[in-house]
Amino acid sequence: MTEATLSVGRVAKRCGVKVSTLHFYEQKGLIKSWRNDGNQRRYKPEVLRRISVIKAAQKVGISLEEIKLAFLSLPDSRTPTVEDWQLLSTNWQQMLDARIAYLQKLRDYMTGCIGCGCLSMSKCPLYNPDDVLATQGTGPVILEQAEQ
Amino acid sequence: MTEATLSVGRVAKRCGVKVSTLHFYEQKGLIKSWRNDGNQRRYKPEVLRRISVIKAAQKVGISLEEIKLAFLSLPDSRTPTVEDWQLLSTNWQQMLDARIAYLQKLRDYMTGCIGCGCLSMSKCPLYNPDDVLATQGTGPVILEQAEQ
DNA sequence: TTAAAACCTTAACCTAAGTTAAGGTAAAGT
DNA sequence: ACTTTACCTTAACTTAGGTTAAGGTTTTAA
Repeated sequence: MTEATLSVGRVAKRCGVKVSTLHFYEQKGLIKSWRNDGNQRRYKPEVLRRISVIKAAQKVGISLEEIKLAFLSLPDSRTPTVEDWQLLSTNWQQMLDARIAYLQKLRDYMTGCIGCGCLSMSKCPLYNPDDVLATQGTGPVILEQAEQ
Repeated sequence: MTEATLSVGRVAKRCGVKVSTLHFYEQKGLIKSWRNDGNQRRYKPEVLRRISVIKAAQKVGISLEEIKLAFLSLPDSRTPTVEDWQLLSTNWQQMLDARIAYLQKLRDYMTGCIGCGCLSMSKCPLYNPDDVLATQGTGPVILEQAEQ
């Protein structure tokens, strides 16, 4: 194997993930490989960054589906540049900003609402089920109708 | 049925959840009921607040397991007071503060690390798989993003 | 050259947080 | 009285993000 191709085990070790995870990501369309004569997967070193980005994004709560979508913005024909990656992460940063702001809002309501007993379903984002709940539920990101 | 007892359908409607969810919560030990002569569930009105609190906590990314644990601090023999509930939510507030701070840290690393290519597994919290906080419970907290 | 290590595929399994369906009983409204 | 609605239980199914196992092939190292 030349310097420029990596086996699945090598990629797994370098990224700190299991081989099965790489199979899984490939099946989900998040990474790509080609096969050698013996039908074994081979990867470009570029895959290492993809996997690192996947792991980083997951850490901040971005789903594989969202990550896959974001990866669509990466060039197909050439290795992504620093600028390509930076654009991608900038978008996520903005999402994160919104998420953080939302969490802060909920935190501020937390003690007040749980303690006071108002249970104001209509006004309080903590109790209002229409104020998008933490749907681990189905489908892609449901954007919230922010009240106020 | 007197004023002081609620059927499962009534509770479901007032809380905006499905009957099956209430069965599920009971099975998980998050709420309690007794049975009438016909083997149907009956609830104290107190259950309404429990369910609201469950929903509020879930919204900020707290798992049912953690909620159940927190509920252990509530008195068994009497209806929880405002103070009981406030203590509980104060603990969660502190957890939320930590979570928010962590997310902010990750956000600050986001553009820099994804863009720069350092991929420093040892130093960067974005890339360090051993950096635990994010994976409390099962997987990252997925919160919906606030629009606008 | 031969044994071990790495790889392949398919399928089943796992957790969380429920939902849906099936088949039967109780309560409520007319 | 009768019909509809609400309720009961058990079991299977759902999604996300993988993991584990089984059985077979390829690479690599001694």
